[in-house]
Amino acid sequence: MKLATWNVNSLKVRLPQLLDWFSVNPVDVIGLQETKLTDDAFPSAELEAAGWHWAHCGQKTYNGVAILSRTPLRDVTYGIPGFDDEQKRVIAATVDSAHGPLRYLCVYVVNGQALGSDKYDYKLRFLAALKAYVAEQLAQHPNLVVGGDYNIAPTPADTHDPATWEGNILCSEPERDGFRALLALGLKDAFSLFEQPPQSFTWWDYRAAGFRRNLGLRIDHLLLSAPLAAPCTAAAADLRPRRNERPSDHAPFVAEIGER
DNA sequence: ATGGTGGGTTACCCA
Repeated sequence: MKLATWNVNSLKVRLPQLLDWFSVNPVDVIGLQETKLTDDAFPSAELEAAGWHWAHCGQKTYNGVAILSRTPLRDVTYGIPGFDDEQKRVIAATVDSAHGPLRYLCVYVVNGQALGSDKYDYKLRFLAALKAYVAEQLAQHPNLVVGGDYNIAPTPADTHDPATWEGNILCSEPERDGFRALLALGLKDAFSLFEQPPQSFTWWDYRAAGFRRNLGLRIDHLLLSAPLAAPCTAAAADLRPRRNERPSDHAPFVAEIGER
């Protein structure tokens, strides 16, 4: 079973690339971020024709998250319960898997713009609310994956140039504390389960030929509960879609979970 | 050299 996450930066633009990618990397469940579509504009017909079940928490222009699954989704939850937020950044659903019911919590964490900004304050409040939500979900769902664009590079090694990034947005200690707080609940960063090549990233700025020069950050993550981390056999970004014409600025990240 | 590109929309936007 393959679990994935991908910030598509407009599902309208990226739908053909998404469908193409599924043919070369057949994932079973994927969380999408930045669909930038209202629910009525979601490409349900195209996805259903390709065999996907789906749930979408849409918003015009900004944000928007979705979960696609080869098997039906149930118990869909929109947003973080109890966290009042007009921005559509969280969706969760349960699917059946070889390991039993699997809960996928898809998140598009706030970018935060700059330390000290209102958006940064919102980011830290969002992370605190997410931690409480994940703790509650973990208690209910042994097989939990929290996947998405976290807009956090967890360590200096997750940046192409620590001298540029350390202490700045996406790399500040309060943000990293928020990320580590999720791990402290009992989740494992799938990436960290394996020896990984240096300079492994998931996002590259469109500007300054960032991808060609591998000037990236590792900010997209799949966090796995222990019952999913134990049978996990591989985890890596798939850089192929980042080489497309008109690519997303993010690559998909994929974890393979062994069947039992 | 503190820029640039690329989504979105037509907003001193958001990444």
